[in-house]
Amino acid sequence: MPRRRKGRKRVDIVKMENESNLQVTFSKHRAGLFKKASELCTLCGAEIAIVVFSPGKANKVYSFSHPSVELLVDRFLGRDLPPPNNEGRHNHLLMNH
Amino acid sequence: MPRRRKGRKRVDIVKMENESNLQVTFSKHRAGLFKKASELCTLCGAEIAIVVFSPGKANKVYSFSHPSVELLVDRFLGRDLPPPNNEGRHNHLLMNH
DNA sequence: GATCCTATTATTAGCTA
DNA sequence: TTAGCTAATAATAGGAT
Repeated sequence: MPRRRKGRKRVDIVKMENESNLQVTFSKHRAGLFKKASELCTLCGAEIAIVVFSPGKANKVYSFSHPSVELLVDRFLGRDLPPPNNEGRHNHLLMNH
Repeated sequence: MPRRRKGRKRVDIVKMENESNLQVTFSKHRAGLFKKASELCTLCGAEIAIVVFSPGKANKVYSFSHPSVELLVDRFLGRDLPPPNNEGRHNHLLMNH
């Protein structure tokens, strides 16, 4: 029952060495990422698809999308028919990691 | 040149009515989202693909991915060959908006 | 092991340039 | 436009439950 809480600590953005913390850190960050995505959809009316594979042995897959991953990615990859608004579709601004 | 800055203000997560602010808000939030995704990749070794279509007339597309949108989404949609680690691949945990 | 707590850091809304 | 500033809010690391 100690009252002294430690509070948040700064963390460098480098690969965590497989600690037991990694899974909980992954879950918390994933939740935060999906929340941000949801806010961007609601606030601005953006359309977003996210697919995440968890690290390590579990290797589970999680997704967030509005409207759907398949629709948005097919549109992104140019597999779709020309949409009503056909502008700006051929200058994909890639920001790959 | 007034010194008194106003600082951040709380904002409700509801659809912004097409203000001139919407585009700048979208850009800032998108940058934040991609930064979070990058951190999740680096920190936890997760694999992430994001596709975002901007709202309104511009309707530009932006993406972040590691390793690639196509690879991850094909895996997500079950279009891939069975991966070395074949566990957890058929219980997709959907969290669609 | 998912959720709560909270001190602390991280992000950002509105402004300015 | 795009970028920088900073007060203020939002997110979260480590611990507790």
